[in-house]
Amino acid sequence: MTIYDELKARGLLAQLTDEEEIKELINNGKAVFYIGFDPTADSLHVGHFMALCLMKRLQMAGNRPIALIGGGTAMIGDPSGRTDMRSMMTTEQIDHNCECFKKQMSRFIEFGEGKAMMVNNADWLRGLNYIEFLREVGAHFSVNRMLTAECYKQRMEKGLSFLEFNYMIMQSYDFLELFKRYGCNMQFGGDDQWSNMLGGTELIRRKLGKDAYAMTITLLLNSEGKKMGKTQKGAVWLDPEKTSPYEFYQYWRNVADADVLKCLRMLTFLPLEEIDAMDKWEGSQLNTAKEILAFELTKLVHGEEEATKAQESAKALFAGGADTANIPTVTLQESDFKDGKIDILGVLVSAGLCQSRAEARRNVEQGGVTVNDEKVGDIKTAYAPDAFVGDGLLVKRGKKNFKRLIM
RNA sequence: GGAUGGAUUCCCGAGUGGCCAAAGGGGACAGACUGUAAAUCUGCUGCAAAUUGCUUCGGUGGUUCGAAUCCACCUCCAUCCA
Repeated sequence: MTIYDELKARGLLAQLTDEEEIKELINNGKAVFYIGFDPTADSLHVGHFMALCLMKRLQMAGNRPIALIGGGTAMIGDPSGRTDMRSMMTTEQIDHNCECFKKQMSRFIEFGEGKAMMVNNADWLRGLNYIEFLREVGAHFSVNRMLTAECYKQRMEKGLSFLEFNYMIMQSYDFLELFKRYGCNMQFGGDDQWSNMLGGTELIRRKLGKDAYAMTITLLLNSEGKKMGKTQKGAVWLDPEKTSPYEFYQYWRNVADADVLKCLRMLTFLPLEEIDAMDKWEGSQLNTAKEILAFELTKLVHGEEEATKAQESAKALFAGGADTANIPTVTLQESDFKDGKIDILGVLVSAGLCQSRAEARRNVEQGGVTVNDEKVGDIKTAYAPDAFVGDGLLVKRGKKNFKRLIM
């Protein structure tokens, strides 16, 4: 199976500028492609992960990847898919985020001589001269056309600043620059990047009279049409400090039935035949598929050891028995106790299971709190320090939130 | 620069002097049902304490016994005009 067919079968391909040409290039390892990552936070998230996987797949097929970190474009802020303006980041913040990105990426992609390359567009964007740039590049863009681009449409209603309006031009310039410097002939990205990417191929044609190509990957949407990898607390991060391996595992363990197969195809490296076999599974059998999905992804992101741990904890908590040693644990401090005691509300807050005592109270009153498998119904329940020695207390809020508390 | 309309709790959105911690909806959270799924139903949704107190309606100041609500100035946003 060619790499092109595989990508297609996995449902990763969204839009392509020239299907035949792209097929030819990537199947024969002739593509030098780039994917851009704007350092808008200090960790990569699931959306980036997909792009990195694509990078890896293409690299395995002999193509040369360039990971472009957007230290320059992040100064502008991509308006695509947003209804409001991003808050502006300081240069220090951006540079810090760039460093974080670099570290995380190196875990997935092999960089180095003859392998993948990592570049930062701050190198050429931050030093640009405005007048010169307008004449060299700006002259090739039609405002009329830009305004019809999908990425600006929803912003036309809510408002779009000139700063953000320029984002497309910056990204187009990146492509041109990479084409000139490294012979980069292709750009990949999320489907929301399509118009930005087209800007680049057109700019290259107009400036150099050469052809370059663009291809987008399907955005990972759930069956409700929302972007996956987001929780109410924010993104699902790849940094274990921001999203623990256990939380990461649980996120995928809990995807909706309708989304499991899609996720397996798009995100894992499992052979397609194996995934197709799961396609026939139904009902509660799908739970097995979810387990596989969660394990595979956790393994890719956090390594096999962490994945096993997360899985064991989950099994212990939901199915009972098994090893409970890997449950996320919180150590209480002396200061958590008042008069030698801590009440159940304090326990929930200290454990990070509830944000406030009021919320904790609600959860207790509604029968959602369990300590060592026994329901706690009285908000006045209190514990002395010696309750937390040894194995401590296993505190559960709702069905899926657990913490072990020790002293 | 001018005219007009706006800014309310996580989001949308009602509220035009006390009865306002603020209607309604969405989301989130908890419970029931389940398969750690979906759908449905119920509860709940500022913070702390037992009837209470405290902080909140873009910002600052003012009027008033009392302000989300009235006045002044400011900031930001949208629409139209230049």
